[in-house]
Amino acid sequence: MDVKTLCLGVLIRGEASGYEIKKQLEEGPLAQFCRAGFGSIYPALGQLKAKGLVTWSEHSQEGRPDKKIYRITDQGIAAFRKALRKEPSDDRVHSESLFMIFFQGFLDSGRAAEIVDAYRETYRQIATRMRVADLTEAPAGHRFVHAIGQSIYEAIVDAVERNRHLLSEDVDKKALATEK
Amino acid sequence: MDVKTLCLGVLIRGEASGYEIKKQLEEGPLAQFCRAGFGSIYPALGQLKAKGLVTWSEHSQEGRPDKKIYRITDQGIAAFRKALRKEPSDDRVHSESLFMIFFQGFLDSGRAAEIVDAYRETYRQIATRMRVADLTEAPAGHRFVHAIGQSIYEAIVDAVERNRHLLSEDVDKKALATEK
DNA sequence: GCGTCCATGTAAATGGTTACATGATTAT
DNA sequence: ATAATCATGTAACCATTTACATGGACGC
Repeated sequence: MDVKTLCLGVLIRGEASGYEIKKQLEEGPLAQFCRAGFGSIYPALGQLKAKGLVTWSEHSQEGRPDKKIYRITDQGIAAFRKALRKEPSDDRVHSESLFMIFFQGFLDSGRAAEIVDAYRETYRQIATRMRVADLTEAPAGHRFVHAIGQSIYEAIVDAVERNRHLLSEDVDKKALATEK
Repeated sequence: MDVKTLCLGVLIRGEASGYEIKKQLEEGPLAQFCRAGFGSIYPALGQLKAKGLVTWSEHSQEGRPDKKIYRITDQGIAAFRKALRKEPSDDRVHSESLFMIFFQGFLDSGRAAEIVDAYRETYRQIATRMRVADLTEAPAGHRFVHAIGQSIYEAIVDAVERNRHLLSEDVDKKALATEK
């Protein structure tokens, strides 16, 4: 999904400024699969304007640049629906942590364990946050995606715990050697 | 991870041609987190050559371009180790399927169910392939990453099955209406 | 004083995808 | 016949990241 479609996806749920779009992509329910910086959002919004897929209104503020509230147009909704009609591409997972652990033999001693502990902690936090989210009002699509996400994150935490011993064998050996 | 580091990661496990590097990234144990086309691999290899991180030997073949077998140098190994010493960036998951399902309300009727079934099937196949893989000879890092991957894919298949009903409510309603 | 939140935007640099160019062999 | 496999590489294009530019308010 390019940033233009991402923006339409946010705006179809309600009007927002560029700044707010970024926040929603970071904190909202889409946060898990999307990311975009200002350097891609603002130009994307510019292109959407040019194509008539969004309109905007300026709200002047004191001591700050004018806030531009964007709103999706009927054409924008049509374009978004069209984008949704494509075949979805294959999922892509980029995990530098797992890449590094894969090459554990080339890592400094103990580094794999460090990476893995941070990894587990990251997902433990995300899973905890998701567990307390209230989705009673949310549409089916939101609840489905949330459920899949939560299952994945819990599976990661669980799997890391179950397999961590694979990476600490040399540490254990050292510990044993010290005991003697 | 940029493609240069990916190439070094493949070559550190054994010499290979550009073509073979791509195959290993697609089929090998790294396939889950990496992807690279020829358009990025060949230039990357060129840069690695220029920096002295790999050497190569040409093997002439009949009816085909000469095959260039690349081998990592000591400098290359050092550079790879250095790349592994960085802090790993956050994982990034790009899932157009889940993005689309999130916006189920804007999808054509029945389309969400189609996407979800294909999604489940994709991961069911990957999970099956992983379950039969033989890793008895593999180093700890490989086994760890494999185990995490397998857990994730199984969790997805499972979670899709448990939550599919969320998306077929309107279908059920239609079925009920037809029965009457 | 320092960091963070608010708020917009541009420009350069990076990096990757896609399409093209070439062409023999083998399997369906 | 047609597609896939093997094999390399370039060039145009596209998108995104990063850094820069500006600046007030507010909490620590």
